Amino acid sequence: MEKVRTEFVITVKGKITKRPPETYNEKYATGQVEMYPEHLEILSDCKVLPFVLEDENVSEDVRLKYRYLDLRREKMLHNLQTRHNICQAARKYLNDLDFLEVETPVLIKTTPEGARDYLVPSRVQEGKFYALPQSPQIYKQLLMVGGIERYYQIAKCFRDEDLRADRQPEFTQIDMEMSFVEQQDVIRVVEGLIKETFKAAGVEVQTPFIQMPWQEAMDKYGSDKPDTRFGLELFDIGDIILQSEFHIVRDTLEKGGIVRGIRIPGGAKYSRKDIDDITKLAVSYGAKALANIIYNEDGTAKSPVLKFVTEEQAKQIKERAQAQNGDIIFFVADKPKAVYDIMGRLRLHFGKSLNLIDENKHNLLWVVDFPMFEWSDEENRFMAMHHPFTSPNLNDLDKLDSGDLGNVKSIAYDIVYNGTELGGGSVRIHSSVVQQKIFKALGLTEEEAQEKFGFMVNALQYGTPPHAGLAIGLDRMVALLCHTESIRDVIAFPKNSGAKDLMSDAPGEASIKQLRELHIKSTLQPQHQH
RNA sequence: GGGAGCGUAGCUCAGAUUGGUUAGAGCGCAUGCCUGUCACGCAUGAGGUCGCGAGUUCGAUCCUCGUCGUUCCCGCCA
Repeated sequence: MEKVRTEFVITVKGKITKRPPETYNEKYATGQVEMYPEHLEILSDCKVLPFVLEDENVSEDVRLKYRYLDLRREKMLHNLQTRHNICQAARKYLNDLDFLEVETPVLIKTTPEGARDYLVPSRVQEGKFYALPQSPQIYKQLLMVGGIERYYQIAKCFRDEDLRADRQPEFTQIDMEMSFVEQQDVIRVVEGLIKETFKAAGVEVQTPFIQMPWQEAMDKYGSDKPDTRFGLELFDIGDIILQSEFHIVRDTLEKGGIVRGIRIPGGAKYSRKDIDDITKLAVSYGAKALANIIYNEDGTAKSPVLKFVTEEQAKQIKERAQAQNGDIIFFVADKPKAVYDIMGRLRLHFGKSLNLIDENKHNLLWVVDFPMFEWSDEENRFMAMHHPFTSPNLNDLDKLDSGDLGNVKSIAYDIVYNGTELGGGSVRIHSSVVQQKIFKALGLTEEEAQEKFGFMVNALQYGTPPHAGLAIGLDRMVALLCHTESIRDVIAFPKNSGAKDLMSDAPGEASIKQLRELHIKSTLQPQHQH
């Protein structure tokens, strides 16, 4: 008996008896009984643990190295249990709606567009490579062509990009697709799915959810995943500035820029240093400058900007901002994308730092009417905002033909939960002609499109039902519902931020023999090779 | 690719005003005592390349540079 230590695995036989009432321990379910052991057997002993399991405050690299011990903690078990409950609820809900769970391949062909692919060298096909899927996108659409009608899969996806607390190189999506449906059909089904999965995690939500056009989300919140748990909505003062002598901002506006402001209640009390710090923050978000107007308690306005705007215009701005005496407003003028980004982040900063976020809220909303394309300065071309198989809004087909790509809307929709994108989807292109147009708009020649996506375009020519779908980021959803910042806390064996598995030490070296079989030769300098 | 933080005992951390001779605490661990205790208590004890390398200095856990590890963020993530 005295040999038994922490985390030993034992069997004990004996009589269980009621304890004297004064010795009850209410902390444990078994606190009113005890056993007098008659026979004890040690099935496994246990070395001294590298950390105390009850210690909440162990650094993550230690936890990850001994993940099998970390998983013994109550919280980790709870997280995995919640994940299981959510998956089971999703399966039940979708099964009941006659969705078919189908597995799609993990060794597929590399595709341009999107994230960097994980590559797998082929031994049999010399010099060729598979890619791991970034999502089952193409295959689920081919299932629709194949007449499956309703598909889902809890699918592993792989993207070889840098990691974050909410991004792992391999992650899981609840992926689904339906034939003969439109956007509102998918939205209705997914709202039910969200309701059921949230319920499985103990959160009740009301359907339907608000549907907010992308433009409204950007205008009010500076984000395509607005956190509506707090106000501080942005406002437009472009028309007022245009009447003023504020030439720098007017020039920006006349070149297609925009100006947006945010009102901070009670901000008139900010010191010069406070405002400097906020300005620095805005600059770190990419702002060239951050203007402010203080509305004093006595009703006067104070701002360097007053050199350029009249008293009347300052008053108009105050009205537009719905500012009270004692408030401060900040505003930024730049290209739309920059302004949205800066102001959106600033809004989140204030929401957090001013404690405006009610953590008990569960705000779910749809963002709809996304732009189809997004200009990439880096690639010097338009890129698909969602993905290349997203259907453009049929009213915008003429813009597609005339090359007015910046104004083409797509039939895409994102589901947003408390300022986090939970998932997204779209109505897909079911016409090979439209699909070709999109490839062309994305800068792919007909030959390239044929080489990369030929099988897809071909398939679309054989009687493709209209179809639409969506995928939910399972890890992110579970993490939010488990109230944890990092999706690593809801994945049994995650990678660290360097994409390494600290437990197994993957990725590891490959032997010369393995490389030779795969027809692979490293480009690393010899001293870096194994 | 870039920025920021951290790295001291098995774990979590402290370590001065400007660098000084013997680097501490709690938990854990070991041994003993106690035994209605149950996150027991008491006593004693073991446990340190202060991440690594170089530099500055009479002297570096402390300062400088580099490097490695780790976390967060930006870029990137259709």
